[in-house]
Amino acid sequence: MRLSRLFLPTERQPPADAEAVSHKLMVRAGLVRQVGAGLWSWLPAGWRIHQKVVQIVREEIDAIGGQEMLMPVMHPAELWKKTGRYGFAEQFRLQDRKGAEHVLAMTHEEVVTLHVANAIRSYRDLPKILYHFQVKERDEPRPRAGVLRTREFIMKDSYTFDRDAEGLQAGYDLHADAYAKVFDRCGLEWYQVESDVGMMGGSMAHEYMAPCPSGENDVALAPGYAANTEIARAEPQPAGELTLAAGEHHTPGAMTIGAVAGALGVPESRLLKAYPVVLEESNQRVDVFVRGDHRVNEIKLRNALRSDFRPARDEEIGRPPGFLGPAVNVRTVFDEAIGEGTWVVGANRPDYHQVIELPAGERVDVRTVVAGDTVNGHPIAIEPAIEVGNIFKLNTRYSEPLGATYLDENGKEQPIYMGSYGIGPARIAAAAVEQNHDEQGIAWPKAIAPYDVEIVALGKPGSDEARAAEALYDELQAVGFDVLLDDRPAGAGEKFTDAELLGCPLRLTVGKRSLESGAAEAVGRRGGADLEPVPLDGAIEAVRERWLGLP
RNA sequence: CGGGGCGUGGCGCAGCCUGGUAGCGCGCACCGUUCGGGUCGGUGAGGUCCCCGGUUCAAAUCCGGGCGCCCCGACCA
Repeated sequence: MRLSRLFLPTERQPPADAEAVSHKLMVRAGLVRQVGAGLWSWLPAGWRIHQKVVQIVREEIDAIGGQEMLMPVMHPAELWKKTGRYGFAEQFRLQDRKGAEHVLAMTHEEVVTLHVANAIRSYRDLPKILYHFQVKERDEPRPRAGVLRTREFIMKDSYTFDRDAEGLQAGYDLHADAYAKVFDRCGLEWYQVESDVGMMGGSMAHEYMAPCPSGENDVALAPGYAANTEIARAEPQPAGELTLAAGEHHTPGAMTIGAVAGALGVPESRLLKAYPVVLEESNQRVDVFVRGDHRVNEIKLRNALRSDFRPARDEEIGRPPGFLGPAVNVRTVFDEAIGEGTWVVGANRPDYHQVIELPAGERVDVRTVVAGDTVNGHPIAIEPAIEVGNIFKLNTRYSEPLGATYLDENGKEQPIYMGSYGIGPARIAAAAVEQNHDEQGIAWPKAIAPYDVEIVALGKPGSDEARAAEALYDELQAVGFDVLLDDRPAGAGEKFTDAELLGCPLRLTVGKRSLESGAAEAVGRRGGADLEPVPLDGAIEAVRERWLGLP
């Protein structure tokens, strides 16, 4: 492709409102443009990147026996009502001209299961792996950071269909292997973490995380351990010493942990913090206690309580907020970090706290881990990361409501076991930018770069050096390299600057010097190291060799 | 949903407080110049000042309402 013809609107300055590096650079480099909140167009060079990622994913899912298909974005609402997934705030809903209700797909479990339910009859038809690349629509409360979190995006979602839990495990493992290959091939730094199953339902889930500063997830890491902090478990650091006398203590106006700790001169880790909630279904009141230096983890709490919940309102609590302690008439839950011993807690009357002796007893793990907690004796670190993929065991969560069954050898009807597996190519692209850039711009991993080689042609159009650049361009394209030729009538500085912004892995410069020496200068974008020059006579072999050496 | 901010040629911004013919840099077009790190000079095109309403002789500017976008948090299939 000739840069003089390419629709590549580069900018010197990043968008005023951009924060994330990938957002700034992908816009500046002319790869993507915003249409509305969380709505993005991929411009030609950006789309090439997206397509390269898609092709890598396609090859690896095909390799485990996946069969590519395509399902619609707009679905009858009825289908989603059957699985109980109708009415989420993030779900776009609309009516057609006849007034029939439809939803825009957030994912495709319902539709793919519909087809399987209609077509699969026998255990002989299983297992199956079906997948597609399709637009997903999610009315996110807060799209952010360019293409990192959008309301409309393309996802590769595959689905496995098996006769039992062992078959599902096999499909799950196949996907885990394929995913490892995909992320490695894309040049990402990544790791697999345990994750919450969330509203997808099912029994097991892992996420694939690419660490980067703009990531929205916090991941807890220790040697041999990696988990989303949504579910991470770790040993707490020990609570501080408590020397305060037993009984009640006057703590006027001390409504916060910091204030109580200050007023009584005790460490925050010896205080207990109350978190009063009401369960959604049963309307039961529950007081949850965690250590003063810890935070309640709402996902872990929901899983522990086996119920959704909401914060209790003041009138439902019935006691002075800020001075809550355990009460006999309210169900009480203590976090695991609250061991047997003495603790400072609210006295259930205004302006007083009390020292209580807590016996051993039932504890549940409902706190968010913090850096310095330990796993198998190793302190954990917490770092931000972006989720680029996930794998879920769905079991029969969708097959049962949609009647996806098969007949076994005994002619008995059985529910199909399902798994669901997603990858976001746009996030892979953005994560690659987050992980591979410098002051000058992007430095693409070579597998997903928009072009393999950018030739910077110096000198006036029509000059000897420009003609030499054209010849090199033709030669390299003929043997299959994706080549971008900067043939614009622009200055050298501008061309180099744009080349570094776009970030193609190999840059060849053809100018007067090249004609004198008979070789084009070669620079690898990552690391910025000068490579051995490429002789104009016999360039193909030399470029192939340089290419193999690039990261 | 809570908090904060922004909306003025393609991009980045000033002007608004104190109302009076809409500006700057970059980019763009043309001419010349230069040609290995965003050359230099000249000429020029391009704007419903987010929208609606109000105040006023007069509104980018003041007042009211609305919309859009961004950031932090909450949320996140």
